[in-house]
Amino acid sequence: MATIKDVAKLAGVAVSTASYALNNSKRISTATKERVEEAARQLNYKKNGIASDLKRTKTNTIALILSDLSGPYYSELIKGVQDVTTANGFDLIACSSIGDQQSTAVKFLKEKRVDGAIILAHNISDAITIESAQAGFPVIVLDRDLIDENVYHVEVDNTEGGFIATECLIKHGHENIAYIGGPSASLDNQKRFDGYKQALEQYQLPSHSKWNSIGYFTKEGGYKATKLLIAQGELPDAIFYGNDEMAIGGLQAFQEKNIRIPEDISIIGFDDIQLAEYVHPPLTTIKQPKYEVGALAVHLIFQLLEGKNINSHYKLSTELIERKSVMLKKQ
Amino acid sequence: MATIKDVAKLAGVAVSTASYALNNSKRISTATKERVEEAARQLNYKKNGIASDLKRTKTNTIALILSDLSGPYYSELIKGVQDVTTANGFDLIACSSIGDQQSTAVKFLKEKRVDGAIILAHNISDAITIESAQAGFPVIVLDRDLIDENVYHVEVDNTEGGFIATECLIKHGHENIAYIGGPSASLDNQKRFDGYKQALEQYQLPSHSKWNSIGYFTKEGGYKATKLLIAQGELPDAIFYGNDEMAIGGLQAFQEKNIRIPEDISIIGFDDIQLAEYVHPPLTTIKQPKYEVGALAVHLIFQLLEGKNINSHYKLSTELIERKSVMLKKQ
DNA sequence: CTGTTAGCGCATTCAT
DNA sequence: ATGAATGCGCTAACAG
Repeated sequence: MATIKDVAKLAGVAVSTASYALNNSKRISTATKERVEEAARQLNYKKNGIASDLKRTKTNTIALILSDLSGPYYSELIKGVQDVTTANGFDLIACSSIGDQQSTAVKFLKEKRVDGAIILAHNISDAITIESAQAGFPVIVLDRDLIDENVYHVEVDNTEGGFIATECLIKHGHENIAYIGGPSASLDNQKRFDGYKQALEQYQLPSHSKWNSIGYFTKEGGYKATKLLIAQGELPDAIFYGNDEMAIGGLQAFQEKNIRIPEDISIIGFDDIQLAEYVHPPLTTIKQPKYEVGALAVHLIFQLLEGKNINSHYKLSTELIERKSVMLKKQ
Repeated sequence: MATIKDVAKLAGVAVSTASYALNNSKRISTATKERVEEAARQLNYKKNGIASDLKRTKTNTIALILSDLSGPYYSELIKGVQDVTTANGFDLIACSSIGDQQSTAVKFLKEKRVDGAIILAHNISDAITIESAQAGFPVIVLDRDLIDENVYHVEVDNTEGGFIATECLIKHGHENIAYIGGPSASLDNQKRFDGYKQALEQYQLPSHSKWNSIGYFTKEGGYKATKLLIAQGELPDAIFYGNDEMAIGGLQAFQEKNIRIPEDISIIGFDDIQLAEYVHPPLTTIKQPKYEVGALAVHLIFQLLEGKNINSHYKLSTELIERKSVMLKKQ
């Protein structure tokens, strides 16, 4: 493979001249520039970006670290990240944290292969995150609270979301409201549950632990938890599911028992995933400003790269999306 | 940021010794090895992966080039790619081709920042693909026919899929079968259409151009094309949609006119996207072996990297997924 | 406008 | 077992 040296030789100029010519420096005459370009073409010269990066000690790319490239994709979030990154003339690569310590993600985090990183991957440990973040290598986390000098945090207000969801149910006349949540270890889940409890308290409604269950943030998780609830005999007026996937699993469980949503019981989800609009009935849910989260995260990276001082913590609001899975309680 | 030099100095050894120690070479005594590691820890030393790659002229990572990171994700395909890549001890990064010539994808393709690439991005031109592919830099394309010495091609048999889809409709007694397809420029679309025509011909059914329309491979595209078809007055017995998204758009158009699927008209899609199972009625469709496509693509890259000779073209089969959108024609 | 030169940070060959 | 020296391919400061 041809290097810039070969190009320079063929064009009959010095390496530096070739470099300048190829990088469109205007200190080079049009004539030699063309000669160099012709030589490059003849040799099918491609610059080695790695060497270039090494020399400039700057990669012009930022990494988005996902727990699994094959998603469930936070496609809106990625769009936000992508838009702002390219608007700033930077490149974006996505890498997976599958494999934990051995993962591509860790390699990119630790080895200065990018200029900054956004982490949305629960399996990247706090220790690695802190270890990697340094002045000059900004790291934004989207999925955890993490206090460290060089780690910044953008989050959605899950507590508020949980509150709004529960309040929506309450305002539709429901009093016995269950919460079917995700893993207790999940911070998101804890906060949504907090919001739920706050709403019950504020509206002076009772909180029965028999109506609080936990499971996995998946369709199956929601399905099983709902089955269990049904088996209990007594049904609540309404259910707030920890996320949409669980709610969709719940939908299926109810359908199997011929319990109608929302006529017999109202349900609300959380996330506003694409599917939510398509299930029957269309799912009322809480929408997270995912695009904004992504866009803000990258924006912060650039602020940091420019040496600006910024806050270490940002919290964005949620929004109620009313569809058809919640209705007024019949008297 | 500390470099290996700093580590060596602090440990009181030569740079080379530090390098060996850090890379677990067994030529280093346990004592000095520990001393070096301790120094590295103290300085929070992280190796510069870029320098390392440059020195070794090898990156150990391959790139998956997608037209848009924010999907619609070929999640099964990515899973195949990811599994095989990590099984071989390589890293995988995904990058987007948004921005065409200026995109991250082109940068990674051309600048030897990875050891091989898989392209699934219609907006990467053939010219760039050919220009980038070289002996020693394997490129696999998944979305086009492209004949070049160093470009390899794995594809799904779209013609067969189109045939199977149409045949399924025919076997359910339908005779007037429409094809609502994607852009005529799309190779996938052309081949599915070919399969459709072959099936009609083989079963000696008439092909009316009034029942062949083209649109975009999107929900809106399917919606509009279906509206048009309905507006025409006369309805076919069944419709083969160029992809699932279009079929789902069509579903909506029919619903608005109170035309029942499959009682009044049968429809079949192509792709078996996640949504297909959830719409009403669940969509009968053609499933592509996406995981296998991804896995095979990476496998080929490693074969090539090892200097093996392989075929330049691979074609995988499709499969009919019967759900509820096709039923026997009433007499 | 063009050439000479010195690294970027690391892995590795060759001595010792 | 360890160290000195070289160069991967490129950019940029400096000199001319």
